[in-house]
Amino acid sequence: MTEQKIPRATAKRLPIYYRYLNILLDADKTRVSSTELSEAVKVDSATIRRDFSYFGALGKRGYGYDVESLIKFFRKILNQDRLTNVALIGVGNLGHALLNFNFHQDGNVRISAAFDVNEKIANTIQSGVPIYPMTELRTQLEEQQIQVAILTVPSEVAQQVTDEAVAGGVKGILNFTPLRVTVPKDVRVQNVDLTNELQTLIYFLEHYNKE
Amino acid sequence: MTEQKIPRATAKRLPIYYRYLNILLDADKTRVSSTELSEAVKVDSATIRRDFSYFGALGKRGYGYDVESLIKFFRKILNQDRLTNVALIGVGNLGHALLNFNFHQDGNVRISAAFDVNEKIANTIQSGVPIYPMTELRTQLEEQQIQVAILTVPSEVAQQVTDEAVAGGVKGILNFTPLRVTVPKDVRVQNVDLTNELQTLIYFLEHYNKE
DNA sequence: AAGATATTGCAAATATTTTTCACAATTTCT
DNA sequence: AGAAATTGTGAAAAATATTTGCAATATCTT
Repeated sequence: MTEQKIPRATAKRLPIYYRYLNILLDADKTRVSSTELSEAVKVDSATIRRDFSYFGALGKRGYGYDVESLIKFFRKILNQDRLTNVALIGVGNLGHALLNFNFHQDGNVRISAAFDVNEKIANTIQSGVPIYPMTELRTQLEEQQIQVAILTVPSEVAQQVTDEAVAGGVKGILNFTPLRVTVPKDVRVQNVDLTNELQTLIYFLEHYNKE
Repeated sequence: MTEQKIPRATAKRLPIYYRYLNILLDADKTRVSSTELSEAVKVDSATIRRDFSYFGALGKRGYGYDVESLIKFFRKILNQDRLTNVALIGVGNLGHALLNFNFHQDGNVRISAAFDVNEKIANTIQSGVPIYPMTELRTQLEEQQIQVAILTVPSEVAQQVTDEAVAGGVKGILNFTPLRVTVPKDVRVQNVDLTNELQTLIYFLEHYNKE
């Protein structure tokens, strides 16, 4: 869709830039230089300029970047200009917390449907989100044209649920399951493995008390 | 502490290997080859051998790896052989879910103390974990000698709380805050920015419908 | 017990990704 | 008009990660 391939590392920084730019806007700053940004977000200024340059010439030489138009630009890039509906699959422990989690700080992401096998909570509304029984996963996803899903089911059923979700048209999965699910290659999976994060952290602590 | 620098990519795969090895053990497999592992965890077999070799010669040529002793080894490496006590700072929405989250699948991580500013929940026990008022953060961390903290406070206070935690002796922080906190360089921070993950995912979806 | 087969360990090569340098081009500021 | 600031970017460098290729060594088969 976009012309160029933006490096992963860059893409991961975009939300960070975006967030800080909004802080600047709130503080009524109208311009900002890469050096200034650099200090705030702790990324080298050359890296910032390089990152921005993937999207074309966003700044003005000798001046810096105009906060407002930069925000406007990133808003579009990051899809902040329209609502993305997201499904939450698995309303257990973590799932429930995510229902309340303020994903839509900037108003662009909304969990619009949730699914669970538990008969007791199916067909209720939790935190303003309707919970459907798992049997309706595919049809609801299709009907509501939801392309992004958050997966917080037990890992035993993760693959099976994923297949179902993909069949329902999902193209992006935020996977909280420790299982590495298999998907067609037009589907993107972002893994968030909390146990793994914690273990990796502890590993690094024990093994390099000096980096 | 350890002799060698293990690549980040390798370290991140260790818990994945470990998990799968346990599955093998449960299935009463006594040996496994890198090729076999490869298929299961979806990592090239050469990469697996490379990864393992950072820790010395763990396998036997012509035979493969002995599941049990490999597990034993990784258990140690990953600190699964002893309990790591972890503090949870901020028992809000997400924090509460993490209290119930089954971090200690393999019995090595335990949230042994939680902290919150909210007077109502301070000095109670939630999900078996004592909640202390935030004012006791530093002293309790010191007293209980906790070195790892999970940070789930509002980002406005993240830096301040971090400073306090570091003063209390914390060496590793799993940071769920969108703020990139500043810490002394002997402290390691692992960021888990859920909003960011989701935004990055959506970004990739919109911009590369084909990878 | 000999030969065939399997499989690791590892040095080196290669590939990929990310960061940084360095400076011309351009703009603003005084 | 000249000084100062700051971007944009080619190219170099650095960092990180993967893959190759094969000798060494073990097990398996007959």
